[in-house]
Amino acid sequence: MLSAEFFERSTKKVAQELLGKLLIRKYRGKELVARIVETEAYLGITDPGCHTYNGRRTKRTETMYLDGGHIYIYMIYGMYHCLNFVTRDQKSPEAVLIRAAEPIQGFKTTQNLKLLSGPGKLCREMKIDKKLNGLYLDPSQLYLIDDGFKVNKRETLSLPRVGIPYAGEAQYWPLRFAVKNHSAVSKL
DNA sequence: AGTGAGATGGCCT
DNA sequence: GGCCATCTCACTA
Repeated sequence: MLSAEFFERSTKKVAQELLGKLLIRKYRGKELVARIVETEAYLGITDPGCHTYNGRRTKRTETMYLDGGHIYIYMIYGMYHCLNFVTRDQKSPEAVLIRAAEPIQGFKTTQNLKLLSGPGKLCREMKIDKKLNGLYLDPSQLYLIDDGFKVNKRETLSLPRVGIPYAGEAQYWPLRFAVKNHSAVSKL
């Protein structure tokens, strides 16, 4: 299971290295397993696209000020949730958004590669909501493992982040990472 | 295939 | 009150 050392590093590196890792959700005695194929890095107080830009600290963002390895979940557009993992330490409120994954096991179908393509769908299908916000990675709830699957660096794309026009120039920073040619990855 | 609007509620100023 | 780290459906063509 991935733990503290993995997350207490540079957020960009964590975002890149989360590609290919298995995300495991335990829910009502079942196990949902998916392989991460798209992530985004949010770089804290100096990143105009980040919830903690300028050190903003509110009830919602409080989770990002926890140590690396905590789960940060917020609601968006009144009906979707987004799953993030906190990185670095309490002084650096940064996180990685999980945007898409490939269904591996436990879903009604693993044929539909688009089932988990997008942060909102991923949370909906994996039964992830705000009840998990602020928890540390937990094998009885939600956690990550490295099963040895490798994503070659040449097989990863760096792209601008999605849906943050208010961030100005920062919306173009190449902090979105995706597995090349994977059909769960939406737009280029 | 591509565009546009609506859903819907918590969060922030 | 206005804005969202989104998605789906209905429309055009």
